[in-house]
Order: sequence, then structure tokens, then C-alpha cells
Amino acid sequence: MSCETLPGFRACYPENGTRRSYIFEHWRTAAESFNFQEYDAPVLEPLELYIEKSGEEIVGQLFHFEDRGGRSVALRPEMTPSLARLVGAKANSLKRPIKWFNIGEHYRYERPQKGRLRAFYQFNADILGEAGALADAELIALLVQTLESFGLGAGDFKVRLSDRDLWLLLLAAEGMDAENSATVLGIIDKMERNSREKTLELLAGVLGDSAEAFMETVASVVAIRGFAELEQYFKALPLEGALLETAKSRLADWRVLLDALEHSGAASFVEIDLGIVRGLAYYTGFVFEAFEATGEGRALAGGGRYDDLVGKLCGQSMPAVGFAMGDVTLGDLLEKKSLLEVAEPTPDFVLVIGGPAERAQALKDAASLRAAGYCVEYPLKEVAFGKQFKDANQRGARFAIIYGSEELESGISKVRDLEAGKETDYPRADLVELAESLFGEGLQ
RNA sequence: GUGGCUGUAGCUCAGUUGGUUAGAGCACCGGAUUGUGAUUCCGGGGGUCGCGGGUUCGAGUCCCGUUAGCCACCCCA
Repeated sequence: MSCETLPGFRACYPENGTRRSYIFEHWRTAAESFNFQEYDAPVLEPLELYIEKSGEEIVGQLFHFEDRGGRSVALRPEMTPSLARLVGAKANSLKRPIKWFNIGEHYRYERPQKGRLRAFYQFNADILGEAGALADAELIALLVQTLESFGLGAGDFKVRLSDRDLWLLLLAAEGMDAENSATVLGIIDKMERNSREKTLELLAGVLGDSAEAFMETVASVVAIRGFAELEQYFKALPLEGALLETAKSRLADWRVLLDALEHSGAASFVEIDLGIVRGLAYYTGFVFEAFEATGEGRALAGGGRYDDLVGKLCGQSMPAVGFAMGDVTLGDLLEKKSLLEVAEPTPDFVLVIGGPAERAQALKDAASLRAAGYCVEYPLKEVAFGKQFKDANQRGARFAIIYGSEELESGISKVRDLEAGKETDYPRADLVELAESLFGEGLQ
């Protein structure tokens, strides 16, 4: 029997548990302030759920096995398919817009490395049933507020905003069909990581001799950072008829989105960057990723619109937009910025117990203080007084209440303020009331 | 799936050209201290030197394999 944790998994000792709760609380608080409702779904799902969405090649990156009933099952690698299933099943009875969030563990069978493990927590937030750009804006605003709530500022992170629809327009203007467009989007997605030569080689596979000229076009589009510039670029494209109308309405969507972001205060974190495409084919419109401001590291969060996915999985068509934020990259960044120095919880009261005879009263008082919500600690065996005080101090307790023969005989509660090093005797009375005044006005 | 670097106590690390019984600090437990605090002093438990094999009279040390961690590829929902 080995005591080691499986590769890519983390054991959660109490000090890590405190940090984990800290992150989860911020996620939950942010989501609830936007009136998102919490949902959950099974950790184990039918393998087909993921194959249908992403194809057979995904299987190698899943924890999957056959259960005793002969079903092929997999631990969830992401939340979106489960969400689509849940929403699709009740599509007609859910009030829209559907604004849901989840915090849960996900599993991917990959080689662990910096910012990536085999088991990790994700914060997922999605809006379903609303196709307008204001929904996208709401999610980006939530993403920004969530990161800000940890104390991260404009110098720490940025959200890179892009649009697959604009890319498809551009490619259509180049005369490219749907299949080639998908391939080329995949190449653009990897452009940042690949060398110029590699990209050119990949593009030549689709475009032949015009690859080099096309790459220049892409480079100039990816360099665009301002909306005026973006608008100008697309207005200048040689589009006609339906494509021209699509371009006009898409630029109008952009204005709605950017306007909303401006007013909600998220705009200063958002940067137009068409270099973001996102690997998955199911994204249909605006896509975005949050990164550390320096550009280092993996994405802190990623998301976008997926208007066709619910329909594809459930036959019930439903526009949707969402994002996911992982705890690993975020935790690394918070650690680096010293924003994860979360204090361990400490007891409000430590009861110092003189001996077996005094323990009865101490246990009774502990029960009422605990019922009132105070954190109370006392020794679980008979220990010398001096040691008990030393221990109370080491545990960071706020107050000690002394249960000795003298106190019980004279009917007093002796309370010691461990921070101030002062003691006061109180007439024995309702301890909960006394506790309120101790935390209100301090030791009298 | 591929490659590079690293594995000595719970943690951070010493450990001589290969040479007796592998050490320190921190942490933990106990004592000095039978009614009052972070200091101090004393003591204690903890190690298959990642694992397996090889070279050698002798391996923590050298060689090979393997495993885990980190890092970079692949991939990234």
C-alpha cells in the first residue's frame, strides 16, 4: 500500500483546503452577484457524451472505463456537454435567460506540467437562451469581476476578445469554402505557438502559392487592437450581397458588446485580439480568453459562444455563451502576486480546564457557545495549566476562559484576552451574551 | 506519446577521490514547569538514501534500467 497520491492529483491538507475554499467562495460570490444559479451534474458520464461532441480522438485524454453493467463511462473532462444535456432535457420549461454556474472537479488524462494537472477545479458560468451580444458582455463582465475580486487589477490580467464570425467573413471574402475555413482557423489558432515557417507550411497545404500573401493578411488582422481600426478593415473588404449585410450586422453586434463592456467597467481589461480563435470547432461567435497581463502562462479562463451545441446534442436548439476558469493557473498567479495568503481559521475561545471536576461545566459552556456559532477548542485530555495557555496562544485563539476550582467555587467566569494579555472576572451568567460583548466591546 | 533536469527525515538541505554506526536546522511529541503565553534549556520519535540491478573488498556517492516530480514539446475541451 503506497501513501503517494496518483500523478496529476492533489491531496488536500487543511492548509490547502483553506486556500481552496477561499477561491471557491470568490467564484460563488461573483456568480451570485450576477444572479447566476448554481447547478451540478454527475462526475461520471456516458463516454458517448464526449465522443459526440469532440470525436474519437478525445478518448485518449479521458479517464474512461467500462462499468460492471458493461457501459462505457468517463470522468467529466469539462462541464459544457453535461450542461447542454441538462438544459436540453428541460429546454421548454426553463425561464430565460438561463444563467447557471458550477464549481466542480474535472479530470483529463494528460501529462501534468506547469498550470495543468489531471484533476482540477473549474468555475463554469453560462447564459443560455439569449442570442444577443449583451449576454456575451454579461459573461465577460462576470469574468472580469471574478478576477478583480481576488485583488487582481488591470496590470495583472487582460481579456483577449475575438470573433470567429469575423474570421469566417474574412475567409469568405478570400473565396474560401466552409471546410477550408475550419482548417485555416485551426492554423490561425496555433500561429502564436508555431514558427512563421511552420505556419506558412501549414497554410500552403490549403492555399498553395497564395499562402504567403494570405499570411500577411492574417498578420495585419491579428495586429488590430482598436475597434475603429477593426471596423475600417472590414468595411474595406470586397463583400457583396448577403455577406455585406452579415458584416454590417456583425459590426453592430461589436458596438453593442463594447458599449456594454465600457459601461460595466470591464472595458479596461478587454483587448481586441483576433489572434484568439480557440481550438474547439463548436464556437460560433465571440470568443475570449483571460491571460496574465505579461502574456506568460496558460489561459486563466476561456470561453465564447456556442449557439449550435445544445441543438446538436439534444435536438433542442438553444443559443449559448459561457466560460470556464480553472483553479490551477489562477492559483499560480494569485500565489505569485501574494494574493493567496489566506489566514488559517483560529478559535474564538479556548477553554482552560483545571481537572476532571471542572470539565463538566466547560463542556456545557462549549456546547452553548458552539451552538451560537463560536469556534471553541479545549484539551481532550488532562493537561497542565501552563501548557494549556501556551497551546491556546499557538492556536491563535482570541480568548481563553478559565475553568478552575477557584472560579467555579466563587461563581465567576474568568476570561483572558490572549491578544492584550489581560484578564477580567465576570459574574457567571449567560456565556453567549458575554461572548457577544467580548467580541463587541472587548474585555471590560 | 517525445525529450531535458532532479529524487538523502514531514519541510529546507549538508554528506570529502567510493571507506566505520548517514547528519543539521525547522516542524512534531515529551520534560524542565501541579494556576497563566510566543523565549530558553534538555530529551524523544522519525531514513528500505525513490525502486531494481550492476561494478567494487566496500556504493548515498560510479554505471544501467525503472518510477515519480519539475520543465519543454504534442495536445489543450
